[in-house]
Amino acid sequence: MDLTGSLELLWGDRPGPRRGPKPALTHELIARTGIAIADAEGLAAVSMQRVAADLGFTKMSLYRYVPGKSELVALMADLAMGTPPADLGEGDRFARLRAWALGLLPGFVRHPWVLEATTGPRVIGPNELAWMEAALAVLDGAGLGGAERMDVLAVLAGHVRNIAQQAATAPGGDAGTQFGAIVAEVVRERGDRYPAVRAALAEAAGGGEDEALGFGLDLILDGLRARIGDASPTRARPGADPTQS
Amino acid sequence: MDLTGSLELLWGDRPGPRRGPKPALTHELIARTGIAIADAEGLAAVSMQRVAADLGFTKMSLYRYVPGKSELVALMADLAMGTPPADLGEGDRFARLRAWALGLLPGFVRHPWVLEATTGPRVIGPNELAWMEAALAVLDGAGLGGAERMDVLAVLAGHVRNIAQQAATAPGGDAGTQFGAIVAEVVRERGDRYPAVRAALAEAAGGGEDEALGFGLDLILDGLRARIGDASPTRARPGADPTQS
DNA sequence: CCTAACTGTGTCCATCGGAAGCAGTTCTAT
DNA sequence: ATAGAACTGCTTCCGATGGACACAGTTAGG
Repeated sequence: MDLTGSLELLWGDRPGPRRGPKPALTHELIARTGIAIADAEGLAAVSMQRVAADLGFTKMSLYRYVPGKSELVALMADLAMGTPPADLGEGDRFARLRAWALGLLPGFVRHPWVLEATTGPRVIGPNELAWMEAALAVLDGAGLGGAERMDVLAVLAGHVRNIAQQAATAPGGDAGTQFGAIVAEVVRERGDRYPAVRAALAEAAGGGEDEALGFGLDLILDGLRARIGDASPTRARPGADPTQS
Repeated sequence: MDLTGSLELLWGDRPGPRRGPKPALTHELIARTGIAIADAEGLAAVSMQRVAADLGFTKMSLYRYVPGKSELVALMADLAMGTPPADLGEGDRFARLRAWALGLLPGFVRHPWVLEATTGPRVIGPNELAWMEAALAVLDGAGLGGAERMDVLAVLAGHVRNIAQQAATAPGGDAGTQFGAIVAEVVRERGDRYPAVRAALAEAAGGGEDEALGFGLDLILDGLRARIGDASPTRARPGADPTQS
């Protein structure tokens, strides 16, 4: 598991060649081609061959730009994530965190493969780090420790990821591949052994549609409010660590 | 993406052959061999060839038991998850949910590849459904709707997954592949553009070690407590939906 | 018995990620 | 101006992968 390649590719200010033919491709063009394939046919359909073919080049040409496939996928994922919204609204800390989390969803929904691509040890890219920065800025001066601020992020982002994963459908057609639907199908004939699951599904079937995202966010943010209180978002609480900027 | 194979493999009460030679292998033995490989060398090292070789059989023999590799991985994942603890302790609802979530962690830590194996559309297996049942039973009669009960699960389990993913190290040696360490390395030279991240990292470096799991669980459970109150765990609150069993 | 059902295996194939070396092109140093 | 260094895209080649298919041996039920 060598991550230096991804690190240099994602973060390297590349010097730019001074001799030789002009490069016909760019990292971004290659990554966008891969993204288009992954969006349409899933991450498994992304091969060096396929990306190169869609670009009208040979497979080995890509290796002039990208050290390997995993690095290409990392590039795709960071690009697909996009940049965080410049403005999170005028509300208090919790409203802005809510807006941040909600803004995270469309990227995951439009590019479900990002979930697969960002599991396991990996290098964080500029866009992902910008998202992290945006949320940490909201938590600045809230009386939380550094690790705690990171943890709040992780919980929020993790919830959005989960929702996106549940909502990941096979856009080609059968909605039966939804996780909830699969669970329902499994439980339908074996409900006796899983009464609580059956009851929850039966209730959920009649109720509202897609409150999962908001419900979870409210849960987490309510817990946060109980912990840090409704302190003014722009002033640090007394006793906050003065070492933070 | 055909999931019927996984469904039948994970859930099928197979009729059992009545003629022909006795099968020399079992689903469980094959899956356990795959689990051993994945634990030691990662999910990428699990190939049909490799699993068969470790069993002393030919690659194609496995296809007599398993329809394909993805189904084998699904079997491995469900088996590695294990069964939920029979007893979640004597505390109130929140303490038992906490115990449930904490009990989820060791499986993920011992088998980090399960995180990769369980992203994307998939079929839920018996063990995973048993975990779901255990937590839903705790939430029974708490005055939550069916979908809300599922959402609470998703938030809790998602948090544990996140923590496990962050804690996933390369056991071979270099701890530099930890996500936090990678972030720190990236930010070290680019901290000016990410001041909030830098501040959080600087604070976190000096502080305590691994409070992330407990902190997040407290956050979520505090939010839950704020929502449903400290109602008696064994009696439904007035106004609870009577359609639930 | 003898045939249907089932086992494990050997062979074959398309595809994958990637290494190595090639000829052509362009910039820089002389 | 010119030689060589640097760079491009390409061709060729390789081992490994997941899987289709047909085959011979083995067992149990009619």
